[in-house]
Amino acid sequence: MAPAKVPPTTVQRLPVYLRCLVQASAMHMPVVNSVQIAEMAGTNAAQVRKDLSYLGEFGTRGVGYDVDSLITHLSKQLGLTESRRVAIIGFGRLGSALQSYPGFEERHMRVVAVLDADPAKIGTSVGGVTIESVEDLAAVVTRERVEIAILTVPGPAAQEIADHLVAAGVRAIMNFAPVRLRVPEGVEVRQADLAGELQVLSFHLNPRTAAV
Amino acid sequence: MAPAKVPPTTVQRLPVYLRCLVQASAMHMPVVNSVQIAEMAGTNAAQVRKDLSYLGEFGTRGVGYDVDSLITHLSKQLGLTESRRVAIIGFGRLGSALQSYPGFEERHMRVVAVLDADPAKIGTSVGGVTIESVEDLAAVVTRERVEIAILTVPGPAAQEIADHLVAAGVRAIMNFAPVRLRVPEGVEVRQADLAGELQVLSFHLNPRTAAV
DNA sequence: GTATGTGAAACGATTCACAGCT
DNA sequence: AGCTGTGAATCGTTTCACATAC
Repeated sequence: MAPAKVPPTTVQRLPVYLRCLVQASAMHMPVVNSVQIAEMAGTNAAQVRKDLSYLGEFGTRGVGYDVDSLITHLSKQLGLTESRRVAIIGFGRLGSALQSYPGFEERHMRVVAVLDADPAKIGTSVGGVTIESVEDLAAVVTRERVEIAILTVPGPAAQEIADHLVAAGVRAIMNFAPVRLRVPEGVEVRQADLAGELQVLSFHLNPRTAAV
Repeated sequence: MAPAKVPPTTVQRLPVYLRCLVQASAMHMPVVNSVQIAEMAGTNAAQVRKDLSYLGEFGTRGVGYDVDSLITHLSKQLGLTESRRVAIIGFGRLGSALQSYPGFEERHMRVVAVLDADPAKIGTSVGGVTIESVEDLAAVVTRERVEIAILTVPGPAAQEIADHLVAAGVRAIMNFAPVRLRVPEGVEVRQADLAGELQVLSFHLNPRTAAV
């Protein structure tokens, strides 16, 4: 069986595999092997087999993996059998862009609530959702059964809102503010530091003074 | 000396250290030690010392690190002594949000060009930059001396544009399209898969069927 | 014959613990 | 006395290579 612990590096690749398999399914490929998945996902076949083996034995030796059944298994493992309920906190430009980002709904992330601190925005309706006040955060989280929060607020406000989110029972936060959030055990944070990513690229542009 | 190769994991943490040091400088702390940096950055002191030691010997034993001089060294290593010239390809909601994202300019990333395929957008001016046609990509890259490209175009278009970027001499790409880009050796790609990040969070929400 | 699943080997990253410097 | 810089030990990840199953 499979319910052991899955290495973090493997977990990060699972969404990529899922995306590739959905693509394969759309191309009417009934079965794929580890070489094909690796090709699509940008890794190697051994990696794919190891990763999938952490979840169970889903392949057929001599054949490969049944695309649809592997999609089902991966979706189950990722907790995506039904769409996850997401709240966006901070409806500035980034928050607004994310709310209307089609890639979320496609990949089973449903934005069920949008919150902001600006009284001018509160009450207005955007894409079927009414912007509510961050002051009502706890009530909104409960009412909408929010599972994942996306934080797109200014840096200084991020920690306080994170605290409120945790108190309201949210256990998964994606943080776009360039601030390291302190959260208790059991709460998962993904840090999206866009400027930081660009700075990593910048490092690679620098001529490494390597030569002798 | 320092010009050896820096591990990728270390490179990813350098922007975080830089941000923390800038913060420390703003708080008028002349010197910090590895424990304080670790505290701010969300790691441990040994990690900080190892990471910094890959770049050289910047600390003073018994004292710590001089904040301003370490900022200078890190900025140099990251190639941020002057702002990097960035182009945004794809002026949809995400591209537009990124163009006006204040965190970029603050961290030495200057958006010098915006390109799109939509004739209705081309020629309009946004935040001091005129939107140009993707057809003129090579010319724009040359004229504006673009060093880093941010791709916020629909998935199917991403690879083709990446090819053009590489042909035009761009060697660093941040890709928001959920597609693995194929680029030649020497070109660096950072994949920003926002939906994928949320799916990783979703995995952790799932009750791991661990118990016996 | 073919492709998976997996121990074992190789590699890389993190943590430890202390010598060396101020 | 205090904190850095770094070898050595530990831990985790990736790759290899093959027994196993179809």
